Amino acid sequence: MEKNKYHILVVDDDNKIKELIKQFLVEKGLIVSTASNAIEAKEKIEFFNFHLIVLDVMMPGQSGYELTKELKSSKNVPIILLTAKGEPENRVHGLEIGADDYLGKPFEPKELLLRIKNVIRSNSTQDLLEENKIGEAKLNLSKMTIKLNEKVQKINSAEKNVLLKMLSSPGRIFSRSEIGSISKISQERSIDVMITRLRKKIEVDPKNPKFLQTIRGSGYVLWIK
Amino acid sequence: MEKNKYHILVVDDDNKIKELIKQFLVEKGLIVSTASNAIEAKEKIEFFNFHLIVLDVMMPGQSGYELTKELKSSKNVPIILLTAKGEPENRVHGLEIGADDYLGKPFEPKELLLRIKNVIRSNSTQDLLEENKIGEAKLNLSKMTIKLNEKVQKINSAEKNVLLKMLSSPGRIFSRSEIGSISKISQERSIDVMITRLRKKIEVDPKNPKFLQTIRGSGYVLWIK
DNA sequence: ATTTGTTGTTAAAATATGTCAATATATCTG
DNA sequence: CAGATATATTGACATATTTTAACAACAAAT
Repeated sequence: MEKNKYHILVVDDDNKIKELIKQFLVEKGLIVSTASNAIEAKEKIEFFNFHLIVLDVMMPGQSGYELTKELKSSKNVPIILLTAKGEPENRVHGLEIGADDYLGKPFEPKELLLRIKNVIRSNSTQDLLEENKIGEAKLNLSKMTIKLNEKVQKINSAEKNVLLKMLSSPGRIFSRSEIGSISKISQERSIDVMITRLRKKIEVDPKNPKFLQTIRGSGYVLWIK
Repeated sequence: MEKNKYHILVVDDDNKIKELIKQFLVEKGLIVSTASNAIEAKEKIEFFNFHLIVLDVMMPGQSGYELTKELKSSKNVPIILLTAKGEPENRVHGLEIGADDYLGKPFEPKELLLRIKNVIRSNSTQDLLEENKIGEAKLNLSKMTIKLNEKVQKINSAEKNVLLKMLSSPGRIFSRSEIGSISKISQERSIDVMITRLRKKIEVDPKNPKFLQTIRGSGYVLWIK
């Protein structure tokens, strides 16, 4: 992981803990901003695109769970939740609502760094360009090819960019207008056609899409398995 | 990029954003001044010789667009425009009137820093002339050679200037007309041919370009890996 | 002076890709 | 269920881009 490359937001109402985490992460070469509550966090998130958010679940006002839910509904920022001791089963709950990882207090700063690395790695577009799978289909986005049933198909830059973006947030709904701006396609119907053509390349049964699904009235979602 | 060497002016009427940017850039070793509107900005510009100006387009009074136009007509200071979310096509407008780069809010601070570096560097072109790689290809733009698969190819000044410019902003779309003005090639079809010839020099598989890609209806993009 | 190589231009044919229209299918609302 | 609306599908189409080849102007080399 390169230094000075990732920007992390640490959200915790406990000032002492917050600053300890910040200090440790800064020493490790990360760029760190902090917030003491959900409102403050959202202000900063609105302006910056953080690579990752470390979020305490127990906060006055909006809780970490609620904030996670809210953020994940619109953005795709990776989130690691921090929870107080003695609520082990909440791990499931945290991951269900969209958190990327989960760490119980108290923890070793090293452990946090490790998880941050893991989460960032699994979210980086660099990795996305290398090798991906959507169900049965093997993508090579840098070569711009898709292999399905031993047949290799080519994709164009519009399709590549859409896949790249959607792959970075499987499960997130992308509106038509967003897909349009990603692919530089201006007409609504043309986007439908592009989706149809894409489905033929990644779906085993394009008529019953399993991975690239329509959300009527909202847009499309990509699932990778 | 050497630290404590470049003086940046940040112009934004939103105080919070302005200070966030300033804080981040100062942390990165840049010297930063700020202004809240066009009038204030021009006062400082009259006094200081900034290396670069970061300019919000949405401001009360004279807008960022207008200010860009005015500044570029007399001075040649590099300008990066910041725009509110949801106006992607204005990018074209911004670049047309002379801005050097364009960034939509919200953005990653890392991204801003990257663009600042790019714009400053491309103004000096020194670094770019030394040694570059585009995928497998090793460029030596000052010698005007490209080495690919142990074969050394020559490029001409048109190709060199196009590469020089595109290397300063990998991932940015360059219109045909822009490429035309960079290379002094006037005919649309001639540009196509130049691109074809360039691809044969930098792409492993020129028929399936991975680095110098077409954006239908918009122009071309260069990726360096 | 002649040859050789480079490079922008143009033409022609091949390929790629966004758009459109017409029809079919799905989903929502009352 | 019956519209109403949204999305899917297909093929045709128009346009954009690629590719190759040929050419002319020019420069460099012989």
